[in-house]
Amino acid sequence: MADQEITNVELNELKKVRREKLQELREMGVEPFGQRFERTAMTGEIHAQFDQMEAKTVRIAARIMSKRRHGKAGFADITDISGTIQLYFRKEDVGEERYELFKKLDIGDILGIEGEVFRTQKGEISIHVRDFTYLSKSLNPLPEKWHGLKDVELRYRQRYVDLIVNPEVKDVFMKRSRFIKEMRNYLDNRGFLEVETPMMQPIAGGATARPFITHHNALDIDLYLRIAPELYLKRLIVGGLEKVYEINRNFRNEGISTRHNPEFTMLEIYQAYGDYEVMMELTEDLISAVVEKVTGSMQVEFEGTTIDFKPPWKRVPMLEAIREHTGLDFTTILDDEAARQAAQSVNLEVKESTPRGEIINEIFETFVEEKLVQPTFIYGHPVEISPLAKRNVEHPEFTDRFEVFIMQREIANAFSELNDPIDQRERFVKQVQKRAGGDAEAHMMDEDYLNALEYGMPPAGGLGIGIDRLIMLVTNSSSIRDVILFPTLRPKTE
RNA sequence: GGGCCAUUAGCUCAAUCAGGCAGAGCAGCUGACUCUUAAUCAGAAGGUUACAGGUUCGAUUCCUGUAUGGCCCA
Repeated sequence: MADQEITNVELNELKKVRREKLQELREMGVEPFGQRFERTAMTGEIHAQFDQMEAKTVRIAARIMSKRRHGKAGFADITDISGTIQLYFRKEDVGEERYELFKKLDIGDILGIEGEVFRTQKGEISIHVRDFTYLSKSLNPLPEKWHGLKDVELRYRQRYVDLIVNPEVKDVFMKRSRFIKEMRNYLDNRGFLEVETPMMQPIAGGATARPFITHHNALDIDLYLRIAPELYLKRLIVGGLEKVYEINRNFRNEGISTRHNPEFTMLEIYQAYGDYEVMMELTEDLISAVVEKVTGSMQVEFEGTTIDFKPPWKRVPMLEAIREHTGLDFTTILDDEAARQAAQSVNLEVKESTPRGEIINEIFETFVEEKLVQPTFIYGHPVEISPLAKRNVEHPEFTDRFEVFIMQREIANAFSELNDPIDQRERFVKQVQKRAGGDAEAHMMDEDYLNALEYGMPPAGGLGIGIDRLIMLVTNSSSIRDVILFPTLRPKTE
């Protein structure tokens, strides 16, 4: 098999040399792919607790990242998940045979090490190696030690290499993990129940987006990958679970950009007997608390701007934000025709059939979003673009809904949940008409969801937070691909 | 979907403007060196210039198409 592979695969010089070394190791009776190795220390621990560990014998396991040879002695830097430490090899100490093995070591090889902790004459905390064993021979050469791997395509396609050679990448994903863990902690501590609802849904509801379609063979039905868990989570509110959340993937069949990946992670939260104002307080408290816990501060640097997450956040009605940034006052622009003229006055093209509520939204997206830098609640969205939100009591053409914007990005979306099944049916009907008119993103009719509402859903506040975008902010990442381990790419065809 | 840009050694980059032998650093190889740390020194090697065409005496360079990626726009 191995021989066949070597003849079949075109190997460059570097790979050939490594395979030859592998062969030589076996001829020397050394197994290049070792067994489990019991560690007694981590590299980070040795640095942190040097005073207690000096002169003690430790066993560590790690990957060689660089190597410096000096005749009958030499150094190597090795990295485990906790950090990097220098190894010191001396022919006198490890013996002729082991020293020959040391000379053969390649950058990328994974070793089990036994030796004493000490400090070199130049002051570097190191391990004086007494013995070592091969845990894995590396057959592919790693990218350059100084510049790392820069080619973004390779970094995303071969994230494993990116993680090996670019330490800051590891930091981003460790921070991401801590962030999500702290969100769970926060919610669990407040009595929310984490649940899992279908990823494969017969009706893709809960958001305005195109779904992916897949097929179940045994049932012989098409299923959609979910675009949101919303309608299932609210069925659980009907069922009396009262406070639920789900943190998981959504799938939307749309373009890819620095802010969009086809699969992305959302946190959705529902609280019975609450409303959107309760959700506002939850949003700013949850996000600011978790940001502080993970970064140590409520102020975060992002692309040269300091974002201040400290509550309370600004709360601005959507119409007021529009008036501030465009001069248009929609409290006096009351019908579709007047709204179209208002759009024209700011050089925004809208279709003849576009209703006032959608025009308000388009004006907001075009002229206001880009102005919102610090965390800001924008509330009071038109009912036309909010088919699952409860109407405002005084202004029924608007809803009790808000979105959070930070650094021109939509980070969260929430509302008082519509629990009137008759109004909900009418909203669905309007959406279905839009679908029939060619809008592939409009909502589908969901009879079972209406059936659930007809049993009675308590008033509730619901909230969705885009986790990837939030992680971008706290890790100062300019592309969503930098916070997703394996972002969607077109497969490379040979 | 549209516009702009990129693709050169395993990696990071030159050479492209104005067509004329494709270079360097790191990594690797050979040798020297027992406290180096981007180790140092000496030597030899490493290329389908993304792919397919075209123009030309001659193409990494100019033109067309394709692929992948990036940025911006929708």
